Amino acid sequence: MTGKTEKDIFVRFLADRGMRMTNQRGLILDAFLRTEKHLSPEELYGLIRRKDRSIGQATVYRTLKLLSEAGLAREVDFGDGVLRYEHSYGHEHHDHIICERCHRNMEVVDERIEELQERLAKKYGFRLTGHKMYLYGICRECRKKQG
Amino acid sequence: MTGKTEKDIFVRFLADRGMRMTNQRGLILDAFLRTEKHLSPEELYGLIRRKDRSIGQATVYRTLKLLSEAGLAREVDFGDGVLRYEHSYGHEHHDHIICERCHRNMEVVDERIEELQERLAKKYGFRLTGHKMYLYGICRECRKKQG
DNA sequence: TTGATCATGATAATCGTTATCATTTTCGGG
DNA sequence: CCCGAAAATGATAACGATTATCATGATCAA
Repeated sequence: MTGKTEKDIFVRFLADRGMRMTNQRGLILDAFLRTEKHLSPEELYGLIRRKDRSIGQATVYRTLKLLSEAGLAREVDFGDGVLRYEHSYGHEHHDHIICERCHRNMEVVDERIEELQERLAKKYGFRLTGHKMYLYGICRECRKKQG
Repeated sequence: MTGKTEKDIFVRFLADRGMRMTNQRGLILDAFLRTEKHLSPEELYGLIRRKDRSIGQATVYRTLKLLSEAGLAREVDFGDGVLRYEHSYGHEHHDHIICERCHRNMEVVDERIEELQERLAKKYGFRLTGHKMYLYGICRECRKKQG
């Protein structure tokens, strides 16, 4: 048990910026960590609300942004106009494949693609800093159901 | 001069759905085609407004959606909360690389990546129907300027 | 020309997100 | 332990992009 917990990291991150760990931030972090899912601020707000009626949704938005800056969460944009967050600490980079019918989504990685992206960027004179890749398709289950 | 023009295609598309070609739709299509750029509805609205003060922005939004369904335009989502449209007819599929500093963007393709995406989807049981890939980086010019 | 249908423009409404701001909480000295 | 400065909170207003509504105007086929 010598590894830093997410909470440690967050506290440290906050302190470095002259900010404080609070009850609300703790609650939000816990709820976020407890849920292995891509969460929108709205969804997370709903979850936390069940435990603490008094929490404000602005605080959820604010804290998720902070978690993201602290490297504990990562913003995911499925392109439906809703921002989602996923765990980042201890979770490797990955992309997503999304079913257009049932919206099931999976995390995928392909080292060769990552490598080719790097080269592609270089070819156009860019130093690559990141990328977003979303694959859209129909999953096996939905294909079975019909068509 | 036997090839179908974009206008022909649009008229046909509209007719097939019991819709009509109108003055406004024509203006919007023309302005869209004249501009070789990723255009937001707002930008296109601005351009057209210079020629015809009376056009409504709702019409621009509506028409761009239609052009997109007709296969003449393609929606591009750079992830900044603004929808953009690019030419689709006679323009091959491509992805984008975007400079994080100056927002310059280029169209890129890599056949090997496309191929690997296909395989990756299959591996997870998906039939691939499409994808979005955005590479983010710093372009040569911006790197020269500083850092 | 004449309805019937479709399209338009103005505007209100929506939705996710962010800003504002008065109030409350936190925390390090005294 | 208490105080006051600084930071955080929650309620709510504001925002920007987009969509819905709806009365009015244009279009088309007979």
